[in-house]
Amino acid sequence: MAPQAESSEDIVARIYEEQLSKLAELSKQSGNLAEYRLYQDELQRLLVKKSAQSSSPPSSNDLQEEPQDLSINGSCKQESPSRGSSPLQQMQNITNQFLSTTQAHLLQQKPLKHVLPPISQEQFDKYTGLNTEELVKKVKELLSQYSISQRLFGENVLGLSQGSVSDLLARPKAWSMLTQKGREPFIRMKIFSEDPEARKKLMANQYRSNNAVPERVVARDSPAMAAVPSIDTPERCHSSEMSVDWVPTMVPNPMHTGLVQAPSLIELVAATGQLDTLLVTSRVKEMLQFHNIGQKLFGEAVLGLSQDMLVHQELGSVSDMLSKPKPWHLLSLKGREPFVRMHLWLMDPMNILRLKSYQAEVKAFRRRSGSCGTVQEDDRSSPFYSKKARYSFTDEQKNMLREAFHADPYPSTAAVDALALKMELSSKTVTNWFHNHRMRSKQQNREENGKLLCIKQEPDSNSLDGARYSSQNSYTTDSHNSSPDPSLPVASPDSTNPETSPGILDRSQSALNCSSTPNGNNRKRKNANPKYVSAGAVLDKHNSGEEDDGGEIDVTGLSETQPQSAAAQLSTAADAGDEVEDANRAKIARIEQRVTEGDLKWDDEVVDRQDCLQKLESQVNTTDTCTEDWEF
DNA sequence: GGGCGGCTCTTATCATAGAT
DNA sequence: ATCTATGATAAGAGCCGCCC
Repeated sequence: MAPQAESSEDIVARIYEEQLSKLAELSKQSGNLAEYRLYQDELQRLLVKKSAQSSSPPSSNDLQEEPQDLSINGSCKQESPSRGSSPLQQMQNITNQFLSTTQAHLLQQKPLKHVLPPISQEQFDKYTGLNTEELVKKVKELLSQYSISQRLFGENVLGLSQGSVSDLLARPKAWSMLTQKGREPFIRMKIFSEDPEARKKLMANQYRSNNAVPERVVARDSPAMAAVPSIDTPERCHSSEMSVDWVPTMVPNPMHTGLVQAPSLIELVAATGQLDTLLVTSRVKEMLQFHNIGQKLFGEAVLGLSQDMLVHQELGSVSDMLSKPKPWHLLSLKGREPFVRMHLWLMDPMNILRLKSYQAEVKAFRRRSGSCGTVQEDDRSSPFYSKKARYSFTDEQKNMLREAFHADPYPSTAAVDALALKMELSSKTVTNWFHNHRMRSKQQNREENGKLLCIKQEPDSNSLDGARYSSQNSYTTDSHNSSPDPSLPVASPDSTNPETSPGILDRSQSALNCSSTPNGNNRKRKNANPKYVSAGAVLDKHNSGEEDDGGEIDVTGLSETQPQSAAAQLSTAADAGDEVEDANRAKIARIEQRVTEGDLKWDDEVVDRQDCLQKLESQVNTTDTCTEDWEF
C-alpha cells in the first residue's frame, strides 16, 4: 500500500476538496448559511494545510493521524465532517453523508447482484430444445463431483440465488414450457457443463465468491468491523448513525472506486504465508482479558461476525475459535480470514483504543435504540429493511389452507379474508399461500404428467358441447391426485355464470361461482402471461375455455401467438424431435379447435379421429385424471 | 372505440426457516 | 455449512368497468 499511498491520498484530497466546494455551493443555493460557512471553513483549513505541507512534506503516518477517528464516534459525526482527520477520512465522511441520503439508501439496500453477461442471440440459437432434465442431472453430478455449492454455482454461473438454483435443479421445467428468460439458466448450465475450464474457474473463484458473504454478515444489522484496522474497508468506519450509514465492503460504491487501492482482505489472506493460529489466538485472548473486553464484542468488531450471526448460529463461536484454533494448514482461505484479522488487529497499535471506542458506541447505540422503541427493522425507509419476515404455517393451518384450496383454488377476497380471520393470519399471507400453492401444484402436476400433453374434458356444462378442455388436474394438491382432482373448482351446471360470455368458463370463474362470495364477485381469471414461446405452452385459455396444465394445448397459441414472435423463436429452436412434437401438437390443436367450436363433423376433418385419439392418448400421461375424461 | 386505473393473473426469482 | 421447501415479491400482462 505504501507506494500508492501518496498518490491515492492526493486524489482523495483533491476530490474531497471538489466535493466540499460543491457542497458549499449547494448549501449556499439552498440558503443554509451555517452549513455553507462550515464548508468554507473546511476549505480554508485545507488551503492552509496545503500551503503548510508544501513547505514540509507529509509524513507517511498521515493516514493514521488521530486513529481514534476511525472509530464510529470519532470524526464520523456529521456535524463535524472533517476536522482533524486525514483527507482520506474526510473524504469518507463526505461520502457517507452522501450515502446517508436518498440514493445511498438504495445502494445499501440492494447490493448489486452478480451480473453475468447476457446470453447472446448466437447462444440462444445454438442451444435449442435442451433436455432440461438430463441437463440438470448432469449439472447436479458436476456440482457434486466438484463440491460446488448451489450458491456458488448460482451466483457465478447462473446469476441466480441459491434458492433459485435449488428450484431449477429440483424441478426443471421442460424446455418447451420455458420462456426465453426461463431458458437462460439452462443455457448457462449447458455452457457450463460443456466447459471444463469453467469448472476450474469456478473452483478457483470459490474463495473470492465466499468473500461476498460478509455483505450479509456485516452490512445488515451490525456495525461489525468497526474496530478492524482499515486494511480493506476504511470507508466502513464512518457513520453518525451507525446502523444506517454503514457502507458494506461488497457494495460497489462509486465514491470509493478507484480512490483507495487497498488490497481486499481475501487477497491479503491469500498472500499471507503462514500464521501460528494458536499464538495469535492466545495473544488475542490475553489482550481481551487484560482489557476486560468481551469475546463477543471482539467477534463483532474485529472478525466481522454480526450479532445476528452470533445469536443465530452459536454464541460460542468466537470462543471456540479463540480456544481451539485450527492449524493454519488445515484452514481454507475463508477459514484463515478471521486469523488474519486477528493478526492485523494485534499489529494495530491502536487496537484496544478502537475496540473500546467501538464498545462505547455500541452501548450508546443500544441505548438510543432502546429509547426509540423498536429498531429500524420495521422501518421501510431503513436501508436494512428487507422483505416481510417469512411466516411458517402450522400443520393445522396448512391443512385448513389445503382444504380451502381443495374447495376453491381461487378464493374471492372475502373468502381469503374469512380464512385469514379464522386462521389469525393476514390476508396477504393467505393470498400468498394460494398463489404459491397454485403455481407449485401446477408445476408439480406438469412434472407428474411428464412433458407430455394432457388434455382433458372439463365437466363443465357451460361448454356448448361439454367438450371443453381443462387442466383441472393442474390443481391437484400433494394429497390428492390420483383421481379427477377433487380440489378443482368443478362448476356445477347451475353454478355457471350466465353473464359470462358463452363458452367461457375459466377456473376462477367456476371457483368463484362455487365459492360463497357474498357480493357475487365474478371476477374472471385473467389471461396468463402470453410470453410463453412454445407451442403448447401458451396459457391463455380464456378465449378457448381451456386450461393449462402440464403442457396443455393452446389454440390461440398455435393459431395466433406462434406464427408471430413465438414462431420466430421456434423456427430457430426446433430440432427434429421438436418438429414431430409440433406436428402432433398442431394436430391436437386442430382437434381441439373443432371441439371447442362445437364442430362435430369429425368425418370431414382432415385429421383422422382414431389416429388422433391414439396419438393423443399415447402422449398423454396415463394417470386416471387424464384418461377418464377422454370423451369427444 | 380508446385510454386509464384497478384488479388479479402469470412466471421468475429472492430470501429464509428448518432440515440434513 | 449447505440444502430444501416454501413464503414473499417483482414485473409484466389481460380483462373489466368507467369515462370521454
